[in-house]
Amino acid sequence: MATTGTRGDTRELVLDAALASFGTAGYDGTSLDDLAAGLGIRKQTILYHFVSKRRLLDAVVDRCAGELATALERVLAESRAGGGTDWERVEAMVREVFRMALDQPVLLGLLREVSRPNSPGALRVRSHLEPLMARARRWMEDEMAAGRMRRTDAQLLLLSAYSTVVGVATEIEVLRAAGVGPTLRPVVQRRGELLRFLRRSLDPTAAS
Amino acid sequence: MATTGTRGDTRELVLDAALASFGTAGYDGTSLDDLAAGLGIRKQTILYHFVSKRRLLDAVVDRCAGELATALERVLAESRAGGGTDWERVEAMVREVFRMALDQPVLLGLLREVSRPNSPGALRVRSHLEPLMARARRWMEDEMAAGRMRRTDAQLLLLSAYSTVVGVATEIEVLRAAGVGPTLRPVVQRRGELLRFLRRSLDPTAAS
DNA sequence: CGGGTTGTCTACCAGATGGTCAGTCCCCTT
DNA sequence: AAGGGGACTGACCATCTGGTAGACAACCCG
Repeated sequence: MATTGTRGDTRELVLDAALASFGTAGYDGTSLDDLAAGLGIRKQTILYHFVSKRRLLDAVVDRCAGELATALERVLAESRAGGGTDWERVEAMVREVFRMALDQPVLLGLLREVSRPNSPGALRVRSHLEPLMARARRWMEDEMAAGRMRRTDAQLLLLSAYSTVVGVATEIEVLRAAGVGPTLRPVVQRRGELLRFLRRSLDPTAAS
Repeated sequence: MATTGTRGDTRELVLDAALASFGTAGYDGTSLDDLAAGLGIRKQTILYHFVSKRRLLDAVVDRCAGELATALERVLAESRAGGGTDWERVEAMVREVFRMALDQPVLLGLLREVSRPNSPGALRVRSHLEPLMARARRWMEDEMAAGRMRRTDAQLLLLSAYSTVVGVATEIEVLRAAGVGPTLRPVVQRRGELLRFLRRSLDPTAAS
């Protein structure tokens, strides 16, 4: 039982620590012993909750993907209630993604780790992202057909946006490595670029 | 002695294999035994040439950085001989970097692996890139002072360009994961974006 | 009270990992 | 022919890895 004091479920604490470690040290660079030691528990406790290291990663990915989906769903609902245009809806969701990334930079670390081919969990994250992507693509194609959105390659556009977000992760790290303090200016700049790019591609009322 | 047939220096073969493995499986995900087995040699041979795994990574980074520096130097010399403008020189170097990245995608994998904070080799790659960056920055600032280049934040511009290149790595991987075949269209597109961005920032004769 | 469940622990294990040591083989020099 | 050094390897080793088995305590419920 040990400390027990923190009633906030060992499970969640392990997930938090695992997210941080996977995101910074990587999957292979994370040892269950170290992870447990950092939490003041024994490795066997982690395995009791998650069966195996691999499943721990899956659980971390699942939770993050769930948070993302929930947040996007909420933003979408709000935007619908507010009666925004298509473009405003897209913009709101982009802003939400960047907000999450800035609030929890570890998410970007995980995404980066897990988006590597041959990485365990790559399939997992893909299975989470694919429905989201497919849904967005269908929606975009409907809007295009209805003339409310400029015609373009939806698939390629989404992937471009996605890789921009992943790119932010590397950029933040590069900046820190270059000695530039943890400023969010380039991140905001990137977001601006992405939004302009999307607007040019999507908004039928935008110029050129 | 084993096969011996390939006289092309075991050292170089090890470096090749290590680059590929570090770039795809990561540093922690690479075992010296597997590396050696893939080459038909024993792990001790690797350690004989490189002393330790850590130093093997350093050697890989050194060689890649050397190749990059050499290639850029060559392009620069050619451009100077050809009497190109500043902007053409910048463009030629950007194209050279993308050419290298397309020729040897493993380079991007390594860069990605090594640009992670806390990664062994992060310092190494930084020590290689810093002089290059500093030199580019000084040159840009001189050109700006002389009015041959539009005034802008050289440091930030360089970092932005750098992270764009790293972003290409993630983008290629993401595309492959998404089932989109290994097409180079988005890469070319990104290069185009980067060049336009640089041109807007640097070329005093460009519009806007 | 008594039995079952849940969470955590101690003890242990087989395999892999990076690394050391003492050679062996071959070629080059003298 | 002698020998010295470079390249390579087999045998080992200490440590760490993810994972298993079993005990112990706390809790819940009848």
